[in-house]
Amino acid sequence: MDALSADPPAARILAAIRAVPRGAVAGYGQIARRAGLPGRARLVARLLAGNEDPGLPWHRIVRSDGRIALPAGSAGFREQVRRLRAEGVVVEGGRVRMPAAPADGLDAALWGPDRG
DNA sequence: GCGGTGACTGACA
DNA sequence: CTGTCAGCCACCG
Repeated sequence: MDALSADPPAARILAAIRAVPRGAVAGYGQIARRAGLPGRARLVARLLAGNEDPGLPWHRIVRSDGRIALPAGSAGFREQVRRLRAEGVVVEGGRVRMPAAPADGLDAALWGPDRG
């Protein structure tokens, strides 16, 4: 079968990342789980680190605590913050506002496209 | 085969 | 709140 026809972990992870809606964010571990690869958060990070697809919403992927994974102050960090804010995501102190206190109405909002 | 490293995570002090 | 530790997986010399 074609390499892409099979179910390579990378393909699933990339698909999961692309599944994150605009204005939302997801964690590495969450993406990994969504891809059917629990515990492979580092694999997700590795893929993003080597990704070259401009269409991949890599900026929507943050750490489990909402913090930006990239080194604060780095070009990637700034770019991610910029993109997130452009989508309406509140970023402060290098971290995304936790959905623990979601604005009323915005059903659980962001953080979990898997709300089902 | 082994130790070090990294866009990680959860638990604990 | 911050910091440390162990677990984790893939890659590299």
